[in-house]
Amino acid sequence: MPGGRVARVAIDSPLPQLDQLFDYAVPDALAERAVRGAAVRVPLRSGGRLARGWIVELADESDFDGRLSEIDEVTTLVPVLAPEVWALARRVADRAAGSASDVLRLAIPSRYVRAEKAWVKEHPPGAEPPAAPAATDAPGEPDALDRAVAERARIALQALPGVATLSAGATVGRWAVTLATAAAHVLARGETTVVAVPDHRDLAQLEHALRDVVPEERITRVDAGQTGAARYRGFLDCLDGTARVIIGNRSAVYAPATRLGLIALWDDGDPLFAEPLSPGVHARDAALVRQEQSGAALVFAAHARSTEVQRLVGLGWCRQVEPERLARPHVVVDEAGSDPGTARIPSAAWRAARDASRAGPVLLQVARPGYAAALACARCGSPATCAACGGGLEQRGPRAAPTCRVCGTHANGFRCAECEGDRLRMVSIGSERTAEELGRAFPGTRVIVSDGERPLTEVGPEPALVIATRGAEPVAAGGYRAVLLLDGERMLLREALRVSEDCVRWWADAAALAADDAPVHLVGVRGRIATALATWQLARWAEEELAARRELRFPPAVRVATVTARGPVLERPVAEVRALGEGVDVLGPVPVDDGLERVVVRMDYGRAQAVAASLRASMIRVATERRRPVQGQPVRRPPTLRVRFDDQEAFG
DNA sequence: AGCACGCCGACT
DNA sequence: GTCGGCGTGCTC
Repeated sequence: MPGGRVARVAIDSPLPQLDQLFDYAVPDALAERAVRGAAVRVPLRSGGRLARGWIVELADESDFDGRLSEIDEVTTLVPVLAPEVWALARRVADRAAGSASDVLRLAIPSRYVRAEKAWVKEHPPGAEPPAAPAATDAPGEPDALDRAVAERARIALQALPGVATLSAGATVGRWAVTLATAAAHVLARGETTVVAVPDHRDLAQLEHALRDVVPEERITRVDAGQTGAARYRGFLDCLDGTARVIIGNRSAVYAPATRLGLIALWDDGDPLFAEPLSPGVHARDAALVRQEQSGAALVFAAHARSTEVQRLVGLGWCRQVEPERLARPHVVVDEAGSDPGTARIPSAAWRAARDASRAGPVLLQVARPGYAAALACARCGSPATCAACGGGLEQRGPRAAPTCRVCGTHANGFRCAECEGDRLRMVSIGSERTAEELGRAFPGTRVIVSDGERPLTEVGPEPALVIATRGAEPVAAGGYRAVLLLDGERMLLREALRVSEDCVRWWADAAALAADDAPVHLVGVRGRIATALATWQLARWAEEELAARRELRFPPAVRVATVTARGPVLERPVAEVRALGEGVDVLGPVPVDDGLERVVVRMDYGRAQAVAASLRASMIRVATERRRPVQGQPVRRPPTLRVRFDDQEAFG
């Protein structure tokens, strides 16, 4: 009988009280297939009810006093939960006061039986693992980055701005070539690389760049952008080492890579790396844990340094690496004109755009999609509101009548509630309106719009005005001949802790799309933030930003956790967290919707483990203790305690 | 979550 | 005497 007779099973359930290993007896009939890592179905609390789970380990005996139930069924032909992925999920969940099985849901894609059967046929058990393949092209002499990766360092990489043209003719950001080359060097040592990028457009660039230096069959995508079967197949390829360069979105950091040599994140400041699903672990944090557990190298590559990575640099936890060839975009800081109606684009920028648009594509970055998302009284400037419901008015197209954003009522015959003025002015100009304006000003030049809803990945080298909302800028063949960063002032107005950090990232990423020597105009923004971009001192800027947050005890200078529940339920968990003493403080509670209240717990990093453990214990207690009926209401709603660590929205 | 167990009020 | 109400507690 191979292995032991007891299987320790992690149950697939979000309930905190079930987030532990349960022992089951392995019946003789399943002994061969009940291997460590297999997915199983097991009875949970008396017959009939079956839960999904994974065998985490096999043992000869159990510590459990009662009688063990038997595993009902083994549902996979191959072990899908690698031991190191389990260790990662456990640790990452503990750090966030969450369930390991919630993390495993990101790590293990849903099963496709046909894909699995086909895969097993091609990879019979016991077969030799695939030999380390050679790189397509010699990856070239190792540079500073490759040497640091070979030393298994943790690296904050200042990416080289600009674009590169690949052998197949495609244009990608230079960052993609840098990371692809690093992966090729890791591959040449017979090791695996995992690269996580924010979105599918970045993924396309990276995949293109990789194909120049790595055999195609070694590149494996693990993102959700493909069919479920293809995704599952890619996942299986990771498990047995067929995959050597694994690329994907934020979940790729959980891919079951064998012989992991490098884990890399491109542009870690992008909010898409923040996992919305519970327990909401940021891919950067998961990557850090994985680095620690695996001993692989870790690279955070970006143009704009995030405050989180800068904190790690400050601690000496990450080493800074700069490109051997130093380059920076030519950023010009333009004052916006004084007349807000006509001088949205100041004359210097206007001239630059006009001249450049004769030679090739020009990028104009704007804050918003659509036409005019907000209107104001032309006389007194107060926001225009709907006479019927008081909602804000918008204009959806050049000829469209103003309508209410809330109720859709057409606001014919507008009359200002403040001053009785009857004329409207656009205050929030979107990409469509900008396109219209510029189309008139540059007759005969093609105008292309790329926004969040319909983002373009690439535009050609032909003259064109490319109007893109921030974050949706296409890559231009050969690079943009000029880049105009409009609406900066408006972007900075947003009320959030990370606005300026986000703005610097949006601007830097757009500026990095310019051709070498092409001008980048930052319009209407002055002060330190403009200087930081113009001098491309983005790490120093992050350091200053971090220092300001340290002063205020804001993240990432400290860790934060939001705790949400009905007021009375909140009391004891908060008291217990407060009792942890020094280095932990609690803000609030403040009422949020639905009769719930929320506190923000702030803690020094050294206390985070204790806080997470305390909050986790509270979650279990609240979930299992007797549910008290709500006073006056017969409704029996289970009391809940929601805990979220490192919530990006904790400080607005 | 779900479901069994258990300890008090009206039924054949 | 028991049937079943829902409050309580556990899940290998």
